[in-house]
Parts: sequence; structure tokens; C-alpha cells
Amino acid sequence: MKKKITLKHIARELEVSISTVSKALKDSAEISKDTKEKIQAFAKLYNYRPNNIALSLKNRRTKNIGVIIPEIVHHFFATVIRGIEKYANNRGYNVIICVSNESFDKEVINMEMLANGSTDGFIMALSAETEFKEDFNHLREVMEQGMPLVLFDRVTNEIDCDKVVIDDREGAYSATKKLINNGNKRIALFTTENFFSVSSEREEGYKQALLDHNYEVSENLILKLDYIDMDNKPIEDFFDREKVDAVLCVNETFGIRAIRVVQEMGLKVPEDVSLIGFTNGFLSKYSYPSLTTVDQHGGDMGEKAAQMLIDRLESEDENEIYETKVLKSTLIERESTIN
Amino acid sequence: MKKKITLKHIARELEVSISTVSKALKDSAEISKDTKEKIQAFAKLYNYRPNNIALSLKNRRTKNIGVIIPEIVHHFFATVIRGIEKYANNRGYNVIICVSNESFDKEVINMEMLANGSTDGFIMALSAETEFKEDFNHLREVMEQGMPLVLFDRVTNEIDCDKVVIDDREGAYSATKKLINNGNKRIALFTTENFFSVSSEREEGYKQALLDHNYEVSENLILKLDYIDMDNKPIEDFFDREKVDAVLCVNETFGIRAIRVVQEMGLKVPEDVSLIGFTNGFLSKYSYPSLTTVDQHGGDMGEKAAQMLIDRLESEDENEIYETKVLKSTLIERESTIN
DNA sequence: TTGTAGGCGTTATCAA
DNA sequence: TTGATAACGCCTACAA
Repeated sequence: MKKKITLKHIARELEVSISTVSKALKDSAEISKDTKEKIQAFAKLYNYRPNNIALSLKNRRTKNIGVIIPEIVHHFFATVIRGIEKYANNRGYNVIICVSNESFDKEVINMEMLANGSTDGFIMALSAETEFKEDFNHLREVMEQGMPLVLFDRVTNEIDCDKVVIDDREGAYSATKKLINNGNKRIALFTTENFFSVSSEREEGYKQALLDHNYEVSENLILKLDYIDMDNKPIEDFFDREKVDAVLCVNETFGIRAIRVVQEMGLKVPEDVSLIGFTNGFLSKYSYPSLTTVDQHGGDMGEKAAQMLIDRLESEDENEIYETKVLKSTLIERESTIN
Repeated sequence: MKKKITLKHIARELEVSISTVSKALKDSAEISKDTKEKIQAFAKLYNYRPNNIALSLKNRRTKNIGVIIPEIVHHFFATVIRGIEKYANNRGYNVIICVSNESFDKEVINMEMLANGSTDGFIMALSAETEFKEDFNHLREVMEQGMPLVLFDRVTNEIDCDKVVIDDREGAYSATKKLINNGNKRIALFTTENFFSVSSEREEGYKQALLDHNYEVSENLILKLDYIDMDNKPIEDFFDREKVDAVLCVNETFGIRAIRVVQEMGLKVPEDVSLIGFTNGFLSKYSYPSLTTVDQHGGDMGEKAAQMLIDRLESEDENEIYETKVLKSTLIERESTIN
């Protein structure tokens, strides 16, 4: 196997010095035309490429962006990554993706690994366990080492850094209002444990909409589901217990599972029960009936996060004023609600 | 902002030499207990971590695995990555993921970028465009530079390297046989353009099953759908044109879209039309009715690919005999077929 | 016009 | 027991 060729090889082969080669390949005016041509031809022939590692060591920058997401099998995060890629590639940055798998330990390990010279900065959404433990020391350490951090979607007030979120509260508010306007009387909320920042925001929006329209807010109508466990029993029990004609779900899978349970009980969506979810993914689009959802615009979120990070990386002055960008969400109406 | 601390800082601070620090932190026997304790305590206090970049430069290895996938919003690829992560992390490797977005150019750029010192080897599935163009020079170059490559799922015979695939032909064969045994008479195939290696394999299996059971193979029953375009018109036209009672689809979305179209025509799944897809993802599980699918065991595939790559990275002798591992697929029976 | 030297952070070898 | 030095690949200020 051919080994990678370096400046040194070229220099030895052509009997010039390494710096001559280096300069020639940069088309420096210092080097004579003859020498340059000779060196450039040779380099091309042997397919010379500068070693990124050496450059990183020298320049103290990698031109890599580290992205840590809780879960890869998830439409929303996938679209965010797409947005990041799109923007970052344009500005000459490479995107390195790692998955925390909702685990605090894995998140810390990934971060330390990437922070040790693999990336210039981070874009991340917190893992479930991190939000639960409220332990953010790994984020602080990274920032103290001078690596900028942009949090998206799953954020925390404990850390002062750039953030991109959607108006979760407003999204839930509009969705609930839509159900109210459709004439639904008893509107439930299917959510996760509220250590998820997004879930508690959405719960607020749901409650506020009910209050503003003189609906009663009842904890009995709020069902907290496990984010890992896929068992539908709690949902079935809920529908047995509570007579509701609409449900707002804080994510896509809850919505789809609710559709399923409703149908299995012999009821119809949306005639008997209207449903709205969050995250406008394939599931929502291709379920039957298709699911009305709050679109979180993952792509835009990714682009914005990448922009904030790169701007900070490339700005001269270390300004300590951080920004939180709030993107608008959009209600995508489909078959699971009455039009 | 605190800068990252290096051996040099510690050495200067403690008035010892850099090499003493280096050795002390490795708990070398050469260094006195006193000095070691002092240095280790100091390093811990300032949270010293060796710089990976420098290590990579020195060791000529990064302990990173580059993974290039065509598409991130895709359940199958996501599960493969999970498998790779799981195995690789166990063996001390970091996983770097890049997305080609089905584009040849992006695949080449990603590869060159990662090959320039960011990774020790590659695991990848070819982009649609690469399979179409049949241009594999970037793969050859990387291999010539001594970086091992493991292809999975979307592979090519043009490149001699380790590969992991499922028995696509056998999977399609079994699925078709299932439909035949259920008494279906006119069985269609919804596939992509056949430059996709997996699609043509699956088509072979479908045809073989028909032949083996004295069914007629008709090109009229084979519908080729665009892999990007989500328009259902061709599917509707097909059902208008051809009277079929079963369809084998080469992926999950085709299956789901087919369910949708069938239902919109007022027909029932599986009573009027039975359906089987490939890829056992959320869509299959949560569609209504749920979709019978051929499970490709993405997780196992990822683990196997990672194992093959790391074994090759760590083996002393450069053996040039490459292996193609074929994993068994499994038919997951759900509601879209008669049981 | 070309070459030398030093440095980025680390480790291994050898000298003190 | 500790330290100096060279090397990994690259770049650049400066010397020749």
C-alpha cells in the first residue's frame, strides 16, 4: 500500500528543502517559476494533500464542528443536522456527529473526546439524563477552555451560552387553540416527565391556552409517558378513565401511538378524538389518518445554530453576551384534526 | 477564558522538565513517588487532558472511524450507526459521522476531508449518485493510502474490500414466497431504479420466487419509483392499470405510501391488497395497518462492519484477502399481510 | 531564490 | 531519578 505523501517526501525526491516545497505549493512569489512548476507537477502526480492533523496542531483550530445529539433515530434531530451541514459546509467547516443516546455519561465522554483537539466548538441538544440530573459541569469546562457552545432544542438556563429554540410555548398554545376553535371540549395533554425543557414549555402553552379560553385545567387530563418505554398500556388506561375529544401530544411518536390506541378502541380520528403532535416527520405524514403537527423547522434551527457558532469562532473579540434565538413554529394541519 | 493546559505549562509551573511531567502522568517507575504525586495532583487540579491532535500526529493514528452514509433521515442507517457506535466505543474508537446526501461530490469531499488525518478507516454505504455513475476512484485512492474501508448495504463489486450486506435476494425471495403461500395471485414489485445494488438483488429474489412457484414474471408488475420524488401519482396509476392482490416494496416508505394509496382507492389492506416492505422501522410499526417488513438488522450490520474495520486496523500483517459478510434477514409479520 | 530554525503537544530514547 | 533531544507534518520569520 502506498503511504500518504508528505512535504518531506517531495523535498527529498526533488532535492530541495521542505520550506521550498511548502512555498511552491502555495504558489509563493518567492520561488522561481521553474521550481514551482516542477514541485507542483510532482505533488499533483503523487496526489499530495496537506495533513489536517498537522495543520490543526499548528493552527490550533480544526475547522470541525462537533454536534452531539441525544438520539440519531429521530427525524427532528436528523433534520437539524442537515441544516448544520448545509450551513457549515458552505463556510468551510466539517461536521462531526456524536450520539449521546440520552445518557449523561456518554454525553460527557463524547464531549471530552471531541474537545481534546477534534473540534473548535459544539452544537448540542442535552440528553434526557443530563436534563434530569441537572449536571452541566462538562458544558462549563468546555466553555472555560475557550470552545464556544450552542445549545438547541433541549437547553438549560443554567448555562450561559448561545441557544436556538422554537417557541415551544407558543406552538403548544396555537395547537391547543386550534382544538378549542374546532369545538373540542375536553382536551388532554400527552407529555413526558417534565425535566425535559421542551415538555414543560409545551405544557405551559397548553395550560395558558385553556385558561385564556375559560377551559378548566385539570391534572387528570395530563398524562406523563415514559420517553423510552413504548408500552401503550398507560394510553389505553387513560382513554378508559377519561372521556376526551382531543389530545395534544408533545412529540410525534406519542401522537402516532395515540392514533393507534384510539382506533383499536373502535373510535375514529378525528371524528371522536382529534390529535395533534409535535415534529413534522415522516410518521406524521404517512400515518393513517395523517397527523396534524407543530413543525419545529429543524433545518432552520440547524442552520441558525451553525451560524451562531461559526460567527463566534471567527469573531475577534470575545464578547460575553450570548443570544437566544427563538424560531417560530408552524401548525401543519392534516387529517387527525377537523379542518 | 482559561486556555487548555499542556505538559509545558505544568512543567514550567512545577519547575521540572516536560518529559518528567509526561512520565509522571503515565505513572512511570522512573519518577520518584514525591514528584509523581506532586505532578499528578497539579494535573488533576487543572484538569489536564492530553491533546488528541498531538497524539494523532505522533502516533500516526487517530482512533477515529469515519462513517459516511447517504442520508441521515433514515431509520436503517441510523440503526447501523448505533451498532457501529456500540462496538467501536467498546474498543476505544470514536465514531465520526458524515452525510453524503446521496451526492457523489459530497461523498468525495467528505472522504477526502476525513482521509486527511481525521480517521484511520472508513465504514460507508454508497450514495445513489455514486452507484449510478459507477465512479469509485475516491474509494481506491483512500485504500491506496492504506486506509481500510468496509462497505455496507450499498456495495459494489468494483471495489475489493471488506463488505457487510444482508441476503437481499433471499429476503425478497422469502417475502414473495410468503405472499404466494398466502394465496396471492398477482404480486407486484415496487422498486427503485436498478442502479441501486440492493434493489436489483431484491428484484432477483422476487423474480426467482415467482419462477420457482410457477408464477409468471411480468415487467408490467414491476413499478420503478423515484427515490427522491415523493409523488404518489405513479402508484395510483399503477393500481388503476394493474389488478394486483399483493405488492413487495423494496423499502419502507414505498410500503407506507402504497398502503395509503390503496386505502384512498377504497380498498382494504390486507384483504384486498397485501403489502410487504423492507426495513423494520417506526413507520412500519406505527402505520395503520402496520406493515409486514423484512428486517435488515441494521444494528448487527453496524457492529459487524465496525469489527471488520477495527480488526483490520489493528492487525499486523496486511492481508489482502477481503471478506463479504452476509447477514440473514428476517420477515416481521404484521397487519399488512394475512397471517 | 532558497534554506534554516523554531514551534504546535506529545512521547521515546538516551544522556546526565 | 530527571532532563535534553528528536520526531510526527506543517508553516513562517528570518538568514543566506
